[in-house]
Amino acid sequence: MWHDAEQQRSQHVRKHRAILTSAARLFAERGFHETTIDDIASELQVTKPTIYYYVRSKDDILFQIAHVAIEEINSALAAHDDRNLPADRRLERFIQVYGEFLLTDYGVCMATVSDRVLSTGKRKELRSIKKDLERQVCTIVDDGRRDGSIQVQDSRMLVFAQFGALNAIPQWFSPSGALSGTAVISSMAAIFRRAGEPSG
Amino acid sequence: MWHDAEQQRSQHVRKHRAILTSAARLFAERGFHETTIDDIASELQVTKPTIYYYVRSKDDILFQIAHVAIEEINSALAAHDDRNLPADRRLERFIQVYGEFLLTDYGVCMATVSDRVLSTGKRKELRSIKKDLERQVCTIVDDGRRDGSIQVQDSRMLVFAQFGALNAIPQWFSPSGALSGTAVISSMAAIFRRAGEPSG
Amino acid sequence: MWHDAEQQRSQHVRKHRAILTSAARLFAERGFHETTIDDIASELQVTKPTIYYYVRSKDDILFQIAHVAIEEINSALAAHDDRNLPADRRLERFIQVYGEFLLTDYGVCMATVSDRVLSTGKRKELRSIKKDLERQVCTIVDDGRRDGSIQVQDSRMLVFAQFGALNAIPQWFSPSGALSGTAVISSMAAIFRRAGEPSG
Amino acid sequence: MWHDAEQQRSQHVRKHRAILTSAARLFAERGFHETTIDDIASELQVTKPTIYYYVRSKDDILFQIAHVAIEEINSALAAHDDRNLPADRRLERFIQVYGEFLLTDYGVCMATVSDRVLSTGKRKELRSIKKDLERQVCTIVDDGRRDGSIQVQDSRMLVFAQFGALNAIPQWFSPSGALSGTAVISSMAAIFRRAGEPSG
DNA sequence: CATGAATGAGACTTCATTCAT
DNA sequence: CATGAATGAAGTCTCATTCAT
Repeated sequence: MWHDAEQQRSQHVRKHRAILTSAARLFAERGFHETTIDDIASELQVTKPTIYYYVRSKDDILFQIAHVAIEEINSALAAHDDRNLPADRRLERFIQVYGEFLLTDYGVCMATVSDRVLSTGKRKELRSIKKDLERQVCTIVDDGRRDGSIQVQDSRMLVFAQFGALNAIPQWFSPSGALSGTAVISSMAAIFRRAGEPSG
Repeated sequence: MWHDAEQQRSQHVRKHRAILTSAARLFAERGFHETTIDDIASELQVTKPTIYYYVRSKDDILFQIAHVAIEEINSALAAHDDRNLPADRRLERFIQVYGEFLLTDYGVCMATVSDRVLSTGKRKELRSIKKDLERQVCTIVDDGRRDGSIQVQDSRMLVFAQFGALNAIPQWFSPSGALSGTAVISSMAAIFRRAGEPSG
Repeated sequence: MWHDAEQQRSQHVRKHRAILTSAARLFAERGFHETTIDDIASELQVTKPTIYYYVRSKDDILFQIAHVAIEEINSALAAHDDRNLPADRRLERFIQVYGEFLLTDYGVCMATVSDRVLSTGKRKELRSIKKDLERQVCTIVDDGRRDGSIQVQDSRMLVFAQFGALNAIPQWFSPSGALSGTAVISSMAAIFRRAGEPSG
Repeated sequence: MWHDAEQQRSQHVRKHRAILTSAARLFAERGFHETTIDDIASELQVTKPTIYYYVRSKDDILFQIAHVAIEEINSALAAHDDRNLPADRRLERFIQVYGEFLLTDYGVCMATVSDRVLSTGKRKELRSIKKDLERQVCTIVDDGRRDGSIQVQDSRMLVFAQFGALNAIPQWFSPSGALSGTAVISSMAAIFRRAGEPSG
C-alpha cells in the first residue's frame, strides 16, 4: 500500500525535524559548543547513533537548522503579499515578521550561533543565503528612497543596523520581562521607522 | 632594590597584557573555541605553561579581556568631558567612541565572543559591567528626552538597538571594503541620530 | 509442492553466494576493515538486515569466502587428472591452476585478507584447510624428489616460497600492466621449475 | 648547559622510538586494526594522550614505522660493501640481510600490515620507497645477467617472487619451530640461488 | 523475506590543565 | 620564570549487530 510508504517517509521527515528542533533549542539556550550530541539525543530519548542515522555530523545539524530557518522566514514573508504597499510599510512588516521569527528557537539559533564551526563550503553557502535576505531588504529600502517613503543615506547601512539590532534581541530579551516579544519588536520597528522617516 | 622589583612587576604586567592582546586578536579572528591555548602561546613564542603562569584558565583570559576592554572604553569616554553638551551630541560622541573601539581586537572580541563559556559567577559580573555601560548610555538618552534633543518612546530599546547594530559591525565589516571604519561609524551615528530626532 | 521448495532453496543459495561474491570483490579491492556491511548491501541493492538473514556476521562472510575459495581450487585441481604425469609437471600445473585462481576476487581475497579478524576457532579451521593444500603440494614435491624430477633440500620451504611468491601477486599485479596475468603466472612457474630442476 | 638540551632531545627521540617499537610489535602480533592506541599506551605505561604528544595519528605511527624500517634495511645493506662480489653473491647477501630484518618486529610489521589505512599521499610515498628497494635488487639481478652469474628471463619477476616468498615468512614462521630463523632464510636463499643458477 | 530504525560498544582525537625539573 | 612531558575528561563519529514491523 502506498500509504504505508508515505507514512514511513513522513515519519522519517518528522523525526529528522525533531532532531533539528531539539538541537536548535539547545544551541539557542546553551550554545553550539556547550551542547553535545548526547544532549540532543537524550532530550529525544534516543541514543547517540540514532542522531547520526538522520544527520551526517554535528555541524550538519547547524547547517540544516539554518536552512530550515531561512525557509521559514521566506514563507512567513511570502504569506503577506504586500507588493502594493508603500516601501516604508513593507519594511516595517519585514521587521515584524523577522522579529517574530527571532522569538523562535530556530531564530535565536540562527541569530546567535556563530557559523565558524562550519566548513568553508557550508559557511559560504550560508552566508550567501543570508546575503540574499539582506539584499531583499535593501531592495525595499531602495524602493522607499524612490517612492519617497524612506529617507536614508546608505541603504546597506540601514539594513545592517536593523539586522544587528534585531539579531541582538535574543541576547537580552527575556519572555518573563516587562515587555512582551511583540512589544519589543514594535519598539524596534518604531525606531527604524523614525530613522528612515522623511524629514520635514 | 625596590627598583628591580618595580621593573619586574612592570615586566609582569606587560607580559600579562601581551597574552590578553594576542588572545583577543585570535578570539576575534577565529573565535574562542577555535583558538587553543597553544595557538596563543605559539603566537607569543612561549609555551603553554607560561601562559598559565600569568592566567588562571582559558576563560579567565576572556574575562580579563573584557575587563580591559571596558576600561579602555571608559577611559576613551572620559577623555572628552562633554557634560555640557546637549544629549544628542553626547550620544553621537558615544557612538563614535564605542564604534572606534569596535574596530580594535579587544572590541571585536567583546562584541563577538559569547560569554557562555564563563562560569556563572564571572558571567554575571561581566553582564553587570556591560549593564553599567548600557545604563550610562540610557542616562544620556533620558537626558535628551528631558532637554528635548532626543525623542524616543523607550530609551532602553533605543540603546539596545544601538548596541546591537554596533556590535554586529565586526560580523560584516571588512577594512578592505568600500567604506572605511570611520565612515561606517558615522553612518550608524547618522541613522540613530535621525531615529531620535525631534520630529517637526 | 517440493518443486517450489527446491526453487526457493536454490534461490537462497544463489543469493547467499551473491553476497559472498560481492564481499570478496570489495574485500579484495579495499580490504576487510575498509569495507562495511553497508557497502556490501548497497552493492547488492539490498539492506543490511538482509545480509544478516543469509550470514551470521561479518567475519563469517570472510570465513565462508575462504571455504568457497578452497572448494574452487580443489575442483579446479581435480579437473585435470594428472596422477600419471611426472611430479615436476604436476607441480607446474598446480602453480598454473592456483595462479589462475589468484586472479579472481575470491583468490585475491584469500591471499590478501588477514585471518586475524576471525575467532580463534574459525581461524584454526581455516589454517588447517590451508595446511591441507600446502600438504598436497608438499606431496607433489616429495614425489618429485622420489622420481628425480624435482631436486630440493626442504620441500616445505619450496612450497612456502611458492605460496608466498604467488599470494603476493595481487599486491603488485595490474591487469592494465605490460604482462598479462597468464604471462605472470608462467613466469613464476618458470622460476620455480628452475629452482627445483635437477642439476647436471 | 648544552648537555642538558642534548639529553632532553635524545630522551624525546628515545621515547618516540619506543612508541614506534611497541606499536610495531603489537601491529606485527595482532594487526593494525586489532591494536588500539590504548594498547600501545598501556604497554608503555603511559596514557593515550601521551602517545599523541609524540605522534600525529595512528596511521602516522605505521607510516613512521615503515620509514624506520626502510632506514634499517638500508643501513644493514650498507654495512657490507660488496660492490666487488659477483652479482649472485650479492643477491644472496641481500636475501640474508632482508630475511634477518623480517625476523624483527619492524620487519614483520612492514611485511604484514596493509598500507590501505594510509592516506593516498602517505601510501604513495611508501610505495615509492618500497619500489626503490625493489629496483635496487633488480639492479643486482640485471648485473648478474650481465656477468653471467644469474640466469633468469624477467628480473622483475624474480625479484617479486623473492619479496613475496620472504615477506610471507612471518605468516608461518614460528621461533619455536624446528627450523631457526637463520635456517629458514638460508633455505630461501638456496631456493632462489638455484632458480637463477646458470644451467649446464 | 525484507526493511527502517535503533543501539552498544568502542575507537580516535583534542584540549585545557598540571607536574617535575 | 619557564619548559617538556604527561594526563583527565570529553566529544565526535563509526560500525557491526538487532528489533519490530
